Amino acid sequence: MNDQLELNMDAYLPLRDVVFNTLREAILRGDLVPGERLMELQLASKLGVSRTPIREAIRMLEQEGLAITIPRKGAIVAGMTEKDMQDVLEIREALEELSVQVACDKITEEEIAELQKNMKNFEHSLKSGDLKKMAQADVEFHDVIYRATDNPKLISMLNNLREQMYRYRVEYLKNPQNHEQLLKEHEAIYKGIVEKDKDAVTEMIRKHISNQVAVVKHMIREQEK
Amino acid sequence: MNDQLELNMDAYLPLRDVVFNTLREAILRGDLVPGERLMELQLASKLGVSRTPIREAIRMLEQEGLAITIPRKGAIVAGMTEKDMQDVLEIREALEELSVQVACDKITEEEIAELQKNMKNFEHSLKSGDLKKMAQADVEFHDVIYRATDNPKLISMLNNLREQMYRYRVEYLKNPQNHEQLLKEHEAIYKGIVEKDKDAVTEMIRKHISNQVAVVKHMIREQEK
DNA sequence: TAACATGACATTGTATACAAAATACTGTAG
DNA sequence: CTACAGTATTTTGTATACAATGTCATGTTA
Repeated sequence: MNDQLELNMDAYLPLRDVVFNTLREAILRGDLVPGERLMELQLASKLGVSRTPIREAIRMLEQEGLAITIPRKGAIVAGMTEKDMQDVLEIREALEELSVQVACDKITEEEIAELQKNMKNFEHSLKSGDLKKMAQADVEFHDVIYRATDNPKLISMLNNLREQMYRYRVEYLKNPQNHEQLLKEHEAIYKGIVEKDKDAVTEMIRKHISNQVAVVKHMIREQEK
Repeated sequence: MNDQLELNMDAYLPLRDVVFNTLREAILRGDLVPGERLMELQLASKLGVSRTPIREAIRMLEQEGLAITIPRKGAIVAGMTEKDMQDVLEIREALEELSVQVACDKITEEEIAELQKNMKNFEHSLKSGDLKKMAQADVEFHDVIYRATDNPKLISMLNNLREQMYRYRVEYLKNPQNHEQLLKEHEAIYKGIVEKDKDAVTEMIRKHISNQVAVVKHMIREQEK
């Protein structure tokens, strides 16, 4: 645990929420690695709070699938097997397809403009070589599509599914060979949405997702060793 | 709160889990109605435990979407607006379609036999007139399909989505006019899966879900008054 | 009467204390 | 050396205590 865990206290939030966000981000960033134990007392002293908010945060992480607790033994950071990843991607594909289809119907002019802006922004970020920036720009591109669905439940599920593989996904961007392909796909998705061509855009998003599968799978296979 | 809340202590489970299950079922059964406050001290004394497990259970309910908590004000049972229901059904349709498609590929002979058995069982339950039995039999029919996907994450998401509308869904069964239609749909889904005809079965499940929409919407509209 | 202070009470937030279980350690018997 | 019993330690589970906040009723003033 090399963690630089530290609480962001600026908000007037219950500690459980602050702890939850802190641990959540630490897990997604990889500061807390799969299998690592989440010990209440340890976390409590490290974060300078009591066990109570820690425990409540763990319950929340548990429901999000980021932690697994075994009664009377404690919680560990959830890891993903290759099978888990396959399962998640299967679901994600279905929901991403749904989201672009709904987006075709509901997207507004402003959102289309934003989508274009974020697409360009992603293109720039690729040139910058800054991985965090790329990942962020990619997220923002897809976020516009999510938001266009006007379905908060769907949005939160897609965000959750995306987060589940966030740890691995960054790797995908590390390889510049993927960049051109990625950009083309974004452009095709954008074009499809503008033209409201559901079939085309569905097909594109399907490719877009499944292109990531092989890479992520490979990484997990490595990790499982 | 007319509740007959009572803990089922037989299992060697942490109290938080027992409380969670108890509250969850009470909400799904409608013993705890949308908007009703979940007060820690009150629940604690009613269930004969301390506030700690209650609080942790509430955190879990929150993540499941069954409760909403406002910091420093407390938690209430989540209700569903018509829009919420539309949103859930939109997602559910996509995932139900996915599940039958995957099931077509992966279902085993044993599961097909079970599916048939549960279909028959559902038919019998309709004749019995026992609503609980019908709902249960219906759930069991669809469960076989879910399980056949061999995707635990998908299964739990579908179960969650189904639960979200469980309160309203029973109403659908109350009207005998719907029974014949329902049975036909089950038969068609069964047939489609046996024949591994993805297109047909996708279309059927789509109808099966959307047939429920109008009724549920109507109920919610009533409730919102 | 309406708006607002004030104080009692209720409820949530957080920390701590104690109990119960799991784990690690130690030493002994075979 | 291994297997195992027994004990100490760690860790989780649960209850409780106290603090902070929110709510509601009462009464006062304009």
